[in-house]
Amino acid sequence: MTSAATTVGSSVYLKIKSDIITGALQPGKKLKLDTLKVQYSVSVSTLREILNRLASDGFVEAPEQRGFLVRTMSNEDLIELSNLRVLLECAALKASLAFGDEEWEGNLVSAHHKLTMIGKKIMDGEVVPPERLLNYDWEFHLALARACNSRHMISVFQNIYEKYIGYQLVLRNYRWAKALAEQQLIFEAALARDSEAAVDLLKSHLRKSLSFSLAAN
Amino acid sequence: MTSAATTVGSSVYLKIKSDIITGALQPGKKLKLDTLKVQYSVSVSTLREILNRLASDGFVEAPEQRGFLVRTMSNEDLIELSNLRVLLECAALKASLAFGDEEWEGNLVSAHHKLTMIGKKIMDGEVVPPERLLNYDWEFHLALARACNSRHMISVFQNIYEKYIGYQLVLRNYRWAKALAEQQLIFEAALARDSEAAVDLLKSHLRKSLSFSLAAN
DNA sequence: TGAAAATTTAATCTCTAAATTTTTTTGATT
DNA sequence: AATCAAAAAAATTTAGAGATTAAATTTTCA
Repeated sequence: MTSAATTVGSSVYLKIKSDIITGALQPGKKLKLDTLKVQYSVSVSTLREILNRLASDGFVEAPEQRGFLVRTMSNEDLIELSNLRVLLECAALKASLAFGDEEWEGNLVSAHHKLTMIGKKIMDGEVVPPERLLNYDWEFHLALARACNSRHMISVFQNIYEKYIGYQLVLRNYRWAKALAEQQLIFEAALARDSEAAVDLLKSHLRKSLSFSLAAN
Repeated sequence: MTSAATTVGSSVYLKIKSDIITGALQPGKKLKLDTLKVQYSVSVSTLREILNRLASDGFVEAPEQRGFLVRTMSNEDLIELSNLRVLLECAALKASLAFGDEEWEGNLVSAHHKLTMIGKKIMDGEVVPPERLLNYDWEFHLALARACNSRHMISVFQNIYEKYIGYQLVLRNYRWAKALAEQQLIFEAALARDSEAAVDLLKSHLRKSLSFSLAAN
């Protein structure tokens, strides 16, 4: 989901963020500096820099003078994030379909292929680490949006996606099979440059995903 | 634009952010720790926490191993931010018009009144601190969007607004008179709950504002 | 002279340690 | 049970030093 890091701060930042997204650090959990500095092998100073970044990103809450805790998520939050995702991702997809060149198509085909392959493995009963599938899911959705010609858009979209998906991951079973079938249709419509159909399918995909999450609650 | 802060970190965070938005700290400027710690009377550790937050917010760049510098803005960035603003603010306004109650209307009327009053003062030649007008401008746009029932939406919108407006502020003369007239029309359409008209007027207002900024460059 | 390598300088990154506040807990008292 | 004060725990903030990295300068070599 993200690139390699060179400094201690960056790598631990990625690790903690990932632990929050995957649920290894549970929502609402107090992030005690003395505990975390041992767990992640960093000093308090560096840890505080990291937690401040995560607070700005929205993955951590930082009530004044009371340290840090993992962000909690209500159903209301989930609905809001889903709506934002629809708004942003559909706009980005529309722009992508208008601007995308061969480079974009090639990347999309690649991302779709990887997603499909790992999907088949899962349906064949093979054991796959969930963050792997998650990563391919992100790559596919990013590939769709990528050619929108707006780094700011992508950046906001990624932040919303990560917050949204973190919630879903906590849930036991995701509806992989149906989701993959829907993504297949989106993929085909995108390659056919059928903007209206692609956007409608994406919207429907996201709404179904939200309904499922809310129901499984 | 933001509430009071109790810790050293928070207050200096707000101060530096404000200095970036208003241009007191110029785009591209190197943010040397030793210099800043004197200027803002904080230690290096606290300063680094602040700069890390601002980096996540997108107001500061933080290339690995090379410290911090004030974010630069190209025309491309300005266009992207404006497009995002149109997308977010129009969606929020539409929702606001659907959900907004008396509370919302009251707040909107108040914000509009303050904006109008300060606008008249400016046109009468009175000297007004620019951040004051800026603040009222923000309050008005926030008031429009407020009833969208999505804190995440408001939060993203505010971040984009602040980045966008920071660029504009650097420009000498803003087109206050015309902008105020446009905002008056938006206000009237909003109170009349004419969603289509309000959104169209807002969109047009934002696009004109962008054109002006690009031209004055 | 010009390019490449080595050296020096400057700055960031990271950690430790300690002071200062603030929050939370504990325990006594009403 | 509620209130209040003292004690403990935790967060905030500062200071400074060692390790690492980037940039600037000098030296070497073609």
